[in-house]
Amino acid sequence: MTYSEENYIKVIYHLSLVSPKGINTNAIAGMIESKASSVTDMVKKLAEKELVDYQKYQGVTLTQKGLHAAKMIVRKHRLWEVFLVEKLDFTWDEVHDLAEELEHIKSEKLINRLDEFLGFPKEDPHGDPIPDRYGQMIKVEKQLLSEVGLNKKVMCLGVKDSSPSFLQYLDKHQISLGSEIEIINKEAFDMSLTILMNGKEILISNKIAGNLFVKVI
Amino acid sequence: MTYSEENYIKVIYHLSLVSPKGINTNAIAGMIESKASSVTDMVKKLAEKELVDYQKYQGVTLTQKGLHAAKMIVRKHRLWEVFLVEKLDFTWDEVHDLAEELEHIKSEKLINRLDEFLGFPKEDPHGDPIPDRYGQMIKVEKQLLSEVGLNKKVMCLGVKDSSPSFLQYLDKHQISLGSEIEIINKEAFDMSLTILMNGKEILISNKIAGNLFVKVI
DNA sequence: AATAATTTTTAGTTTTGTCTAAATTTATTT
DNA sequence: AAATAAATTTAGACAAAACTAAAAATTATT
Repeated sequence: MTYSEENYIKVIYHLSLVSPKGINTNAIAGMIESKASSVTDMVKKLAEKELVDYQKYQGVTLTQKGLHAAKMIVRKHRLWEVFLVEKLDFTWDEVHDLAEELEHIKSEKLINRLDEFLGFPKEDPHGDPIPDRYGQMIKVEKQLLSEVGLNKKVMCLGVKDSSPSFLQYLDKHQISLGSEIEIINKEAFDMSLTILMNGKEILISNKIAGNLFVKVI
Repeated sequence: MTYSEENYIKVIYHLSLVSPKGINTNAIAGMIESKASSVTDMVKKLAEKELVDYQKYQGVTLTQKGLHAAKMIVRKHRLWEVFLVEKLDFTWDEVHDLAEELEHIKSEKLINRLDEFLGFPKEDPHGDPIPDRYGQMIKVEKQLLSEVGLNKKVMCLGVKDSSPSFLQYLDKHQISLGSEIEIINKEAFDMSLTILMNGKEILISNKIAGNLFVKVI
């Protein structure tokens, strides 16, 4: 698989998680930052390699082979992210672009050794699950903070939007994976929340709460 | 710089160390495993980017800019090799091809953090010097074991040929960087050596001795 | 010094992945 | 159901990096 093919497979995989139907050309083009015509070309090639099923005008779905390939790329991406954060002291907003490059390094042995070196982590720094060498991963029942009821205690599990500005916002307010939060007020007007964290009350907007995955504890 | 441009710059650098004159097209083609015509094309592009000086039919030399770029690639290559051997338990004959890929990851910050994480190593697993972030490296006065006189005690510093088969030979005979060796006989007929290492006598051929860098201690 | 051999360059193709613009199919609206 | 809008595909072109084959320049040999 070429660098470019890997990127397409990965994008199709991520889109599949959100909508399990055939993934349409424009959605892929949007994610890859290319044009629909380029996507059509590439999708044909991937179909010939039996990585995707493709019917003209009907979008694509990953084959078993394509799904496994995608998971292995995601595995590499997330393990490298753990390495960068845990061993090289990068912050969680810095690692995505670097991992985009590192995920294309071709060596199963390397990635399995890295996995072992990191102690077989189950999640990356953003709280997303890391597939094991067979593609299996742990699925945590998580919900968005904005959907949790009043007076519930929750633990922070991950982020939905992992843009640097959002991650930096979280860092500034000392919200990280594992943080325990209690919802003590919901403002009906704008759905902003007052939360209690480490004994301190913080006001957060509905937009923030809608990007933070938590589980009730 | 593209992946391919980086490979050319690196090869020109390595050839420059052996012959400090203009590097000829065929020599580059041999190292890159491409054809002379391809080299001419690429060399023109590198000259436009002012990474090399190039006169038709006269070969190329690196500019200051090109030299620095080359050293940064070598720096990355060798630091990744140290990482693979020290942290991920690869053997020294396995790491070259992986490092060939990793050396193209584009991030100064990453490589400087890796350098720090590894404790600012001065040499890679084959005994070759690692340039620092400014391109400076330590030059050790080393000679080939085949050139050392009788009854001298030497320390193993590195290898000339780092092909897997040679490195595996060394592993099998437990010769590694830092090994102390005494030359106790030289056979005039075939120039084979009898050496003393860890109290044991081993017979090694002239070819092996001609690939092993040592310093007299 | 002329010829032969070698090296290097040029010219023209190929492959991969992209693009624009036009054509076609599917979806939506009136 | 016809017309319009949107999405998708096709056709043709381009840039990067490689190739083959032929031409040109350099080096070696007689």
